[in-house]
Amino acid sequence: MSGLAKLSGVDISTVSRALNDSPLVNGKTKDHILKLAHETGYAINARARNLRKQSSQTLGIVIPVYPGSQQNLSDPFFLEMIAAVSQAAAKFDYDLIINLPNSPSEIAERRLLLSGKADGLIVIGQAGRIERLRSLGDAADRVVVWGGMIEAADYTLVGSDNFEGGRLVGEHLKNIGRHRVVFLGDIDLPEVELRYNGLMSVWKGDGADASVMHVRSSFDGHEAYRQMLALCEGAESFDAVFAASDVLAIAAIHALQSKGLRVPEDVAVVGYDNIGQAAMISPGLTTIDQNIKLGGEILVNTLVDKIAGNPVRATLTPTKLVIRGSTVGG
Amino acid sequence: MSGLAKLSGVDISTVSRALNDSPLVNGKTKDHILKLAHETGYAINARARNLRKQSSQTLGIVIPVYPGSQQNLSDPFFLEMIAAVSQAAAKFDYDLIINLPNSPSEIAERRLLLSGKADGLIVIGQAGRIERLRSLGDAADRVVVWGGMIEAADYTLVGSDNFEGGRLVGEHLKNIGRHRVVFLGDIDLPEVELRYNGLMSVWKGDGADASVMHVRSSFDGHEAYRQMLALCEGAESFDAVFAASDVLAIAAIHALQSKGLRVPEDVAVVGYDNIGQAAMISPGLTTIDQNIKLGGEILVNTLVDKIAGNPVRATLTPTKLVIRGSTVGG
DNA sequence: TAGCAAAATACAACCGATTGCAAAAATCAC
DNA sequence: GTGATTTTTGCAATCGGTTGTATTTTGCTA
Repeated sequence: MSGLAKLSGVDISTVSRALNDSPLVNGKTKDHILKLAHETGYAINARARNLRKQSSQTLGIVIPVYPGSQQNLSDPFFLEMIAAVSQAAAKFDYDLIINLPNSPSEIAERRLLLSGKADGLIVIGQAGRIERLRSLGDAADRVVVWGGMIEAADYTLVGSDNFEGGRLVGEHLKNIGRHRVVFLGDIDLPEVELRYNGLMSVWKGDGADASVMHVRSSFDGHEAYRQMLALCEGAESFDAVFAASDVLAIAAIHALQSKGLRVPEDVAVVGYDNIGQAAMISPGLTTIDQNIKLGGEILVNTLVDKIAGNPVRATLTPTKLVIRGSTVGG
Repeated sequence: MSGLAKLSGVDISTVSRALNDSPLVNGKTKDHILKLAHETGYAINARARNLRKQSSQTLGIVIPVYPGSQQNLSDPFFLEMIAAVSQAAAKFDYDLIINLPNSPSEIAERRLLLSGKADGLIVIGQAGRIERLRSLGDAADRVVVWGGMIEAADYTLVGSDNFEGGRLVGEHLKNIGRHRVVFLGDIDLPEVELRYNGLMSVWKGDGADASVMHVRSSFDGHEAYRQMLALCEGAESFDAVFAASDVLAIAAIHALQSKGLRVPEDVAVVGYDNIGQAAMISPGLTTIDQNIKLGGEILVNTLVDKIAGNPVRATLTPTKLVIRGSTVGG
């Protein structure tokens, strides 16, 4: 910038104002400086600017994937979420730092926020992170969490309507006459519990000729596969599986088919997330679409609002049932 | 930091040295300052430090996903790559900025590098980015590209051995007696062309009782699905499909099965990447494992070397065939 | 053309760390 | 106890922008 100042014969303050399109500089001067900047390939030094402006125009996204977090990094859901957040952030000229702590002891949240590397933080999933968030103090005002709506949360939550998602699945299964449902997932996770509750709500006070069985599994496909194999070898009978994610559902279908069970004739299978592969496997997977793209936008909008100091409330994104061959084909 | 200086009664230069564990400060002084820093929850201001040290301890990863780039953002391959790079970068205390330009005109490379937001850049895939990389001037010394090895590249390339991958697939297909192979992908992409050439090399000068047919498709599963349906409706007959990615392979299986063809009995299918889902669909997908985790580590190691000013050469990561039911089951 | 308001530019402080060098304090040898 | 050395600490410049305020220039009116 001092180089540009010399070249154009004005003070660097004028150069700065010109590059920032300030109305304080004369039109011709501005044009001249911008031309020089373009010719010399000048780029404003973000490090100096960040220091002076007390902002880094960067958001962070934290995706805890260590074993205890119950989240599974290879789940395409995360990629869609990253993409949605990245593109939403770009609209505000924010860059995105991605952080994948692989042990619970990593304190990425503190480091990124308090050092000023990120102006705000998006945390995907709340399992095991709640205490951590509480320890952030003031900086917690610049954090938004993606997760199921729970009462206990004293941080800003954005998430899809997990209860409604579960309810839609329950209704669909009821409509196609399936009554003995296996719920595959870990209801200790708030999001999953809500989906389970939604599912159960369909049969509440309803002659009770339906049974829902909880088969616990993390979001790891291999674990779900083993659990389903074990289930098939047991005595329990069932005619539907509702999995807490598409990855689990795909694993479940694999297990069922390897046991000679037909999907959907013998067992209907429903997933959650509507990842790209859901439409591409055979049979196509009936699933819940959380509208991740919209979710990412709301996460970013909410966070930007918080950074600006505006009060924000928790937000639910709409949820939609996508019916494919795994429940009504055959 | 000036706060800590006041609290501890020393100059901020001493505080700075203490926090950076410099041997210049007295042990007791250091302990005292560190204790105070811990108690007050002090974190070094990264913005100031970055400016002074002329470094941001941040790498960038650019994944072009606009239509012309031929890459498909929903491909789990990218998530595995992001994870591998992120975790490798963490070992060097680098953070990772992720950038997903969704139009070719976005000049993320220039912006991130020249502004100093990132110390170095990893670019995934070279399609359409070559000229862009050339325009970076000196900053190109801080860029590493993931892609197929091509002669024309005058930038640092890291990639798996795509030719060998294709060759392994060819050999496998030959071993199981498949001679009429459909290659599904777009050989205008360097990586894909190499896989194709590797495949072809198996039958070179070999009585020529084999035929390989190129069916062009981008990395979008839906496009591959349509292409395969069209192919099935045509007159050509074939007994194997080698797809340029697992996503394409899964789409191909879906298309084949919907046309009543059995996999692998009628058509053997091989993918590329060994994404998580490859083991979870029915039948399991035979595929090439590129060892993305290792690839990500090499990318980061190479980039860190380049940033330090060390000369580096292009690197190939090993490639491995993973055989599953889509070729030898049934 | 003088006088005044408005527009344009320059000056200088500041953001919060790091670091070379000078100064002070502590340690040591004799 | 004095002088030389080594440790430890402080001073002040620096990184490269942004921005409040002062100053100069321009344009306008009478």
